[in-house]
Amino acid sequence: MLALKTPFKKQQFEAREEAILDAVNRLLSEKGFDLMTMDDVADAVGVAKGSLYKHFSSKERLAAAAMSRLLSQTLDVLDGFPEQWTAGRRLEEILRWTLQHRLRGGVPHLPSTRGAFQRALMMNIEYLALALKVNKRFYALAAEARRSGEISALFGDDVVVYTLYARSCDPTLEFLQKAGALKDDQIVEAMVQTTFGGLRARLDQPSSSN
Amino acid sequence: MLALKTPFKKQQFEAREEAILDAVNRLLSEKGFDLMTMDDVADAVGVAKGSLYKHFSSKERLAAAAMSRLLSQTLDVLDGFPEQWTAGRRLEEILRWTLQHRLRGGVPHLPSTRGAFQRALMMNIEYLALALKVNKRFYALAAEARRSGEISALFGDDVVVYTLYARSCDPTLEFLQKAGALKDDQIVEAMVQTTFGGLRARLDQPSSSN
DNA sequence: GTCTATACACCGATAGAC
DNA sequence: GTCTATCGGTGTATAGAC
Repeated sequence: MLALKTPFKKQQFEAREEAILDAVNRLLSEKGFDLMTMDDVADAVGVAKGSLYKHFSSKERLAAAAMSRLLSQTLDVLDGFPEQWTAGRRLEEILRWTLQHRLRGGVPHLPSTRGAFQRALMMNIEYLALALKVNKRFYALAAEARRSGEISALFGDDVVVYTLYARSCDPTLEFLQKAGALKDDQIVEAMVQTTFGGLRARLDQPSSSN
Repeated sequence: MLALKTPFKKQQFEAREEAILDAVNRLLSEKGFDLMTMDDVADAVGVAKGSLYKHFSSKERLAAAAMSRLLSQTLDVLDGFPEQWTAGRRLEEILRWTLQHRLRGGVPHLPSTRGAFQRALMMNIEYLALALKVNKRFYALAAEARRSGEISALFGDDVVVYTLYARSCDPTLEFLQKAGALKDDQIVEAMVQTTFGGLRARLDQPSSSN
C-alpha cells in the first residue's frame, strides 16, 4: 500500500499550520485584525511572507481559521460540562473559561461590528457553521436559565446572549490587568459577578429620587 | 477699532471646524480610528483632503479634537445634574446619557487598548487634561456610591470605573440595535439595568452545585 | 514548499497653482 | 484657504528562482 508514503511531510505541514494559528491568535488579541500584518505573522512564526499564502489563500481566511479553531474549542468546553450543572451555571462557566483563556493571550478580539473582516467571516462556510452552532447553544441555555429563574425574566434572550458575547471581549479585562491591583483570578471573578449579578437583577432600587 | 474686521471669515472657519468634528465623530463610531481615512472625512464634509490639514495638522490631532469635545460634553452633563441626586444615580445617568448619545451616532469608540492612536492621545495635552478630570470625577462618584451602599462593597473602585468605561463602548448596543427587537429606549434601559444590577449585586446565588 | 523580489493599491501628508 | 497633483511609505498578494 501507499498509505504511509508521505506522513512525515504532511505531519510537518500540519504542525506548521498549528504554529501559524497560534501566532495569529496572539497577534489578533494584541493588535486586532486591521493592525495585524502578514509580515507580523511571518516574523512571529519564522517563515517568509510568501509561504503563508501556501497555507492560507488570504489574510481573511487566515484569521477566519483562527476564529474557527476558537469556536471549536468553545463547543468542546460546552460538551465537557458535568451533566448536573444548570443552564445558568453553564453560561457562567463558559464566560469564566473565555476570560481565563483571554488572560493567557489566546482569544482574538473583534475590533468593530462592521468592517470588511466581519463581512468576510460571513462568507466563510466553516466559520459560519460553527458560529451558528455556538449561537444556538447559547440561546438554548439562555432560554432555559430564564425559565428556571436563574436569570431575570425582564430581559429577552437577545439581551442575555449579546451580553455574553460582549463580555467575552470586554476591555475591562485589559484595564484591570494593566491597573495591576487584582490578581488574574480576582479579575475574572469580578467580571463574572458583575455580569451575572446584572442578569439576575430584579428592577428594585430604581434610584428612587428624581 | 479693528475688532470687527474679520468676524465673518472667522465665524465661517469655526463653523467648518464643527462640521468636520461632527463628521469625524460619526466616522469614528462607524469605522474606528484605523479604518477611518482622511479621504472619508474630506468626502463627508465636502472639502478637499488637503484643506483638512489647514485645520488639523494630523489625523491623530483631528481624532483627538473629536474625543476632547466629547469629554467636554461629558463634564457639562455631569455639572448639570440636580444637586439632590446621589452618587449612584449620577453614575447611572451618565451611562444612560452616553448610550443615548451613541444611538444618535455621536460617540467615537476606541478599538483597542493598545495601538498607535492610544499613545498619540496621551501626547495630546488638551485631551489628557480632560480625561484626567473626567476620571477623577468618576472615581469620586464610585467611592461615594460604595460608601453609601448603592454599589456593592465587594468591588474596588477600579472595577466600578472601568466597567463604566467599558459599557460606554459596549458592542451590545449595536447588536441589539441590529437585532431590531427592542426600541432605542428599551436597549438603553436593558444595558443600564444589567450594568448597575451587577454592580449592586451581593455574592448570593453562587450557583451552589459543583 | 520556501525563499527573494516585485506588482499594485491605498493612505497620510505635502507642494504649488489660484 | 481651497483646490489638484504627487511624494513617500506601507501592506496584500503574486511571480519566479531554487
